[in-house]
Amino acid sequence: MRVSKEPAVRRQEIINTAHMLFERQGIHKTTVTQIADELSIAKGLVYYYFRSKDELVDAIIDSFSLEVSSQLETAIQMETATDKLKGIFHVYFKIITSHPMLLNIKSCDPSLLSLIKERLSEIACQYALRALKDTEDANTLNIAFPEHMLRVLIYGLGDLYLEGIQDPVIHAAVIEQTLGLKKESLMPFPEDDIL
Amino acid sequence: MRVSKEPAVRRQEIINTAHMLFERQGIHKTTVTQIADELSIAKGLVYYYFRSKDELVDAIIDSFSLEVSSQLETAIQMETATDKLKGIFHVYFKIITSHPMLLNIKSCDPSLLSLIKERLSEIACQYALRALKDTEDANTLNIAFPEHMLRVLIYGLGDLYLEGIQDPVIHAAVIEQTLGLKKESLMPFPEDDIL
Amino acid sequence: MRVSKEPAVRRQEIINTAHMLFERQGIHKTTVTQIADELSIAKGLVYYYFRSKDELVDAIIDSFSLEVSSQLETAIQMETATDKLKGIFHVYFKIITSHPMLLNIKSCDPSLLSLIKERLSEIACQYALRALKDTEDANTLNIAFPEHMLRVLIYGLGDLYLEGIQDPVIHAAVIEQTLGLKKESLMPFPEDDIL
Amino acid sequence: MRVSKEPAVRRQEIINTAHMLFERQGIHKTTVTQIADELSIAKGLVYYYFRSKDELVDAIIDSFSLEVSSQLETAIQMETATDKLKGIFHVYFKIITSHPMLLNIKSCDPSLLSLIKERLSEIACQYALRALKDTEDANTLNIAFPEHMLRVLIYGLGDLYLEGIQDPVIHAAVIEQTLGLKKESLMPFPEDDIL
DNA sequence: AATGAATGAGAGTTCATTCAT
DNA sequence: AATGAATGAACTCTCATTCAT
Repeated sequence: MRVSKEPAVRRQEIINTAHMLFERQGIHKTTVTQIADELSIAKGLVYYYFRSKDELVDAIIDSFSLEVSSQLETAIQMETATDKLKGIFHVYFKIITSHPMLLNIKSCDPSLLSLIKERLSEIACQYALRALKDTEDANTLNIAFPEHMLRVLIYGLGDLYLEGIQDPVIHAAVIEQTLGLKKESLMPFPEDDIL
Repeated sequence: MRVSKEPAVRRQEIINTAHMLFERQGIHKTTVTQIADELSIAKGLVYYYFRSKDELVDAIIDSFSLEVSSQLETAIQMETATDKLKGIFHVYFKIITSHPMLLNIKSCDPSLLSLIKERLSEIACQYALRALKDTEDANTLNIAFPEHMLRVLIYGLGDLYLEGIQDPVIHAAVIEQTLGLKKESLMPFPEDDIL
Repeated sequence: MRVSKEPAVRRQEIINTAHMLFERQGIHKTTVTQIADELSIAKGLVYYYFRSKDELVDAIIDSFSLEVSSQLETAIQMETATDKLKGIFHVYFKIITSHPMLLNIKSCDPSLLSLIKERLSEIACQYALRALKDTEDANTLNIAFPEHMLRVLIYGLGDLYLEGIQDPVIHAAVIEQTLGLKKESLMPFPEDDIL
Repeated sequence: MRVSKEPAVRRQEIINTAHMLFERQGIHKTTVTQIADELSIAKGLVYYYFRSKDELVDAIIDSFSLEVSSQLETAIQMETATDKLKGIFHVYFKIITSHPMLLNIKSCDPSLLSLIKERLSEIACQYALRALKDTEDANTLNIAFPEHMLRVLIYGLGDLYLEGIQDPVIHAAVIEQTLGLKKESLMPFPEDDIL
């Protein structure tokens, strides 16, 4: 049967379904036919909305980035730098958790996940940087190259998390030590709330 | 013309050439035909040595791991923990540098590079851990979760390097701060020698 | 140029063409490319309709079986058992005749032909058995193991025919003797009409 | 290690092993490499003895035919035609039984088996024909086209046997009826001895 | 008589993409 | 906006065969 939908809705449907399949099976092993079948639409319709499979990948990453940014925008609306940081890491880990395939990176074509992790980390870095700069209490940080430390921290912590080390106490201690914060200044760490 | 070689030699030739092409173009976009052409051998010979393209990828990673391990084994033959760490990071960055495609990760299929970076980091972690444990002066470290900090540091520093931040002074400072070493205890940082 | 057809039509076209080529050259020596070229379609279209070459072989045999069954169904609509038998052998030989490659079994990969001959004989046996059982005058048969005799007869006569012995008089005599029918009860034998 | 053997011995070894593998897996699915491996010889040696795989197939069939002929030659050294026939069928079924793959004809590439069955039947026919002609009591046969009946019988009985109908009583009855022998003139049927 | 590394043509199969409807 | 039959280029992989040793 032939079902018509709002273009924007259809487009997003395709993005979401493709995203799911790409994470589950890898981009390369997911065919356009599979995406269309999963949605019960004709293959040609995918090409009506996206010029190519590559363009669909781009659209997925863009859509994902937008979502991440919007969540971080909210998280950063706190007073102090430490609270902002708390919020950013909260979102960061929440997103990793909600894309469980990021934890299975070895078992499938890692390309989309690499791209996504990188984009996610990049955005988180930007927001964390803003957190440090825009805040009056930023000077509480006693550290040589704060921007670079942030990068090391965010990338490294993401990988640590993906390795299965997901204890908030450890995360908090690592962040405090790395950024030269006072001990337990990040406690209680926000992950406590959700796990 | 038909050129016969020692199996071990031919095998390694194929591994090296495939490694190079995979890094340059991505695994998926590199065809077995290209590998054979580059070596001026028949396509079938690749399959004489490796049951499938996937098995070739595995062999590359194994070969790479072996090489990394052997270099780190040497690097770790120092007296103090800090010297061992210096040596490890020296090797770590040297390898990243000698695989320049790791710096271009976005522009091609990142899967092999992901796998390689992960393997490299994993091995570096193990050696760094040994460095901390096997040494008398290990107690100079004033740090909460040294193993986890090491992971964060190695993964994070690798990514920082890949982002283009390659100043040894920054690296040293980040390591000192992260591992709670005394300031400038890592100076002069070994990269000075090679870059 | 691109020509679209009803799926059922296209499917049958492929079956028929493949059947012809397989008989002519053997399955193994017939390539999917040849089949596609013969039909002036793209190779991929064959795989759109059949998951694999093997599945195409299966489809051919199924299609062939259906055709045979339908012809025999008609042939069996006679009054007496002998008339039914006449009809069955008529169809049996007619089909062998219309697949001349069955006569060339030695010169090509015999696998498809074996499969087809076996299927044909199997179906003919079933119908012949029904002919013997469903008819009032079946008791005119004076024979020890009628079912097994039928099998021997059908298989054996098929091979005799394939060896080039195609004289209806001989066929009739053999059948009469084998099934214990009265001499010349099968005369005139139906092949007279067509050959 | 390198083992030298008498050419004739090596040749026959290759024939036997190839025959076994071809029956087990089909000609097409058996590679020359497999044959060499099974014999622990180099692939090239097969081509030292046989110009091609096809020529190897021919050699197998020739070797098989020779073996069959020699056995039938012995079987035919009886006095009466019925005894000769008994002997021939005894050998015929014994050979089918000793090539169990003939019973599995559906599950593998049937081409070699087809060729072998055909050759076997052909030879058996020739000997049976000689049995009928060379014997004084041949006139005990009351039958229209004895040569053709023999063909039908041998081909048909072979297939019946392959269908799993292997009861000697049935075989004897079928032969008696078909050739117009007196009832139970073939009893006890020789298969009794071996089964 | 024997080896086995090397060849190379070509097979089956996949799939992103197109386009007439 | 939607369909799905059709395309065609490219891919991985196979294997009979060769030949220098």
